[in-house]
Amino acid sequence: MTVTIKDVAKIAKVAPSTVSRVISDSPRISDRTKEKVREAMKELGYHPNFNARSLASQSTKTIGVVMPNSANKTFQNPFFPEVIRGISTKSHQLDYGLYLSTGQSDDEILEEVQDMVQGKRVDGIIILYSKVNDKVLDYLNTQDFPFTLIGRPYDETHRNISYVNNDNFKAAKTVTEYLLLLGHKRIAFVGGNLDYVLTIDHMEGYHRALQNAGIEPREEYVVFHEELQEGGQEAVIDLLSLSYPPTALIVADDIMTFGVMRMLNEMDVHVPDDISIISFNNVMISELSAPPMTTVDINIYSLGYEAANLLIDQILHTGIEARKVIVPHKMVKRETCRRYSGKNTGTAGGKTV
Amino acid sequence: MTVTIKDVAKIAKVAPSTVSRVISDSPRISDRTKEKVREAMKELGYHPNFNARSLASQSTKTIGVVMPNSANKTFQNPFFPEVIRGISTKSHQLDYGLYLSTGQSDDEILEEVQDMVQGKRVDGIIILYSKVNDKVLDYLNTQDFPFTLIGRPYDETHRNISYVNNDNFKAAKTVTEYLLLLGHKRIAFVGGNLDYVLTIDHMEGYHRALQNAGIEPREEYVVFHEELQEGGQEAVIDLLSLSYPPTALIVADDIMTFGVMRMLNEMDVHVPDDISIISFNNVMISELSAPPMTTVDINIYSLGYEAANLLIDQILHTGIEARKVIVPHKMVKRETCRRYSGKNTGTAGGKTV
DNA sequence: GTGAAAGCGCTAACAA
DNA sequence: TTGTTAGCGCTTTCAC
Repeated sequence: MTVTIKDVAKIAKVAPSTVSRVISDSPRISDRTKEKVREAMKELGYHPNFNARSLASQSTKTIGVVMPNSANKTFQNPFFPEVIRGISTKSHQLDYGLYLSTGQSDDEILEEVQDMVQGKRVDGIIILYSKVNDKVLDYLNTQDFPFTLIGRPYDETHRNISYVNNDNFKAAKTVTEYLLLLGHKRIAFVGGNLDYVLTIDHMEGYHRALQNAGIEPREEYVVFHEELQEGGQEAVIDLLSLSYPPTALIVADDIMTFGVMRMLNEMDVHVPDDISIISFNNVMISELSAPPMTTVDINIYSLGYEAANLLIDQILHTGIEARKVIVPHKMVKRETCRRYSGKNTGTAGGKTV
Repeated sequence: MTVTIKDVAKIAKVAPSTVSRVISDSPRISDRTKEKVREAMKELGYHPNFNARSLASQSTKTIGVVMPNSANKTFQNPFFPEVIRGISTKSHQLDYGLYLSTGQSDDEILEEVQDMVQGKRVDGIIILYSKVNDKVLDYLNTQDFPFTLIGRPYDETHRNISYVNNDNFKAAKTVTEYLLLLGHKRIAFVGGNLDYVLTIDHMEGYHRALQNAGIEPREEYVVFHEELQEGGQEAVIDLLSLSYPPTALIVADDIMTFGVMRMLNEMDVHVPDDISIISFNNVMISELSAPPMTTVDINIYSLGYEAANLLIDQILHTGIEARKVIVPHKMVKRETCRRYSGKNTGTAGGKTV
């Protein structure tokens, strides 16, 4: 039933090993035999068996992709299809397949990763998020197994980890400076989950810019929310309830910004007239908000592409030193930021018209 | 270096086969030996090798997930993470892993699928889209290999295909009827790619409702666009340029609706005052449009969950007859539809206040 | 340039 | 209840 290398060998009147060599296009086989063997393969409809190959060659030609736990709403962020598109492209070019984690909780994911590694199910792993005190990272770090992080390792004891990241600190700093230059003084920061290194970097960039401008950061202007949309909405409530509500918002994620704008709209606070907003990512739909949002394009696709690149490099040349890649970001000015008019003082919802 | 079954066997003083049986928790092994073997496994840090298992048992415990080609913008639809979440959940429950297609073009994908099947890389396949004249489907249909479609096979010569779908015809019909009842007569249909079976079903539902209401469908009111956001925007231009522009829009996809609303906004046409919109899917961000959109919740998660369910059933019981599952949909009324006021006649952009 | 044969690490049929 | 053994289908030394 299944056509094997032996069947092909028989038809082509060569040894199985020869067929194997033809499959890998070994240079030590004459063109004539190659021809003969290839014909036999076609005739029989031969297809190499993946598992047999992997077992014998100790290499699976597949990359494990670790998503954040799927219970989390984060999972539904259009960020992920886009990184995966980047990973896919590079992987496909080099004939690697993708194996996806399916865990719903962090523990499940850790278990899966252990299975991938120890069970030799994949040749390397890409982690699509970067958390503080991540068990998966800790585990991988003890394993001498190729992996790449999207984001950066938080803990510097994690030496020699290859990763792809944006300069999130700088991006947040620039964005804050931009708002400052627009005349805003009351700038709030709506961050994501504090477990993410990204959030920390954003916040530090924000703080630095304020410091440089001689503005004392106010604690009430910094809020963190786990969930994407709801988080955005709750943040707005918190912020608008302050006696000195902010005139500008830095939001960690475009999807969150949708939530923010939705809630602002409900409160009859106009963007950008009453409040300016700038956020991060520039996912596909970002340009479709009303008004279209100003955001930082972090080049999600490249993040994935480069990660695959780094990883495969590691797989191919074991013992290579860990490399880091910083993918450039770029502010995309659209219509949610405007110069501070000074009209909105003290109360939320004071329309500027 | 690698710990194998034999090492465990030696330590536990049993035969390798016994260890194998303990791994699969065979009932024919005494509890005492199991205990002994498990201890040895722990002591040595044993982990079963996946490829060896797969090769010997002719089963990989993994499901191939075929995405639409990643060059397409469709890929970025939050629909996909959500179906995958559904698939993940069920798969994980039954200890199946996920292998993802990475192709950028239809041909690449076909090739990948052939590799998955013939190379025995996966035990079954889930196709996440359903197109007219899909080569992947044709191929799979000749292979007697377990697979499940999300959507429905277009061609009825495709007998005995297991699939999970919504009643898209009915959904589109209901939605049209709803608008009709709201007093709209000039209802346009903004469909997706006509290659998708979904688009066809939507359109037929739309037509049927119009027919039943005794309204002659106008050709100009039916437009199709490939791309998600741009498509939505172009559709609006086409439609608003008509001498009798529609007063209501049925849009095939929430993301497209974002594009539609964006453009409408630019044209200063107000939703729902000037024009009503209803769309399909209810992805996470749908509630975050301004105004929040009325849409049909198609239960994306269940689509994935049930697909995995059907597929694994097929894998486990070969020769089982193909089953079909229709996942119920539900209209989610939000704020983009309103009773036709009669005020908007002839020209686009006539505001109703 | 090609063949023979040993294994990769596991499962499963057959014995015992 | 457990052990023996023959594969699963391929790669890869080692000969020639």
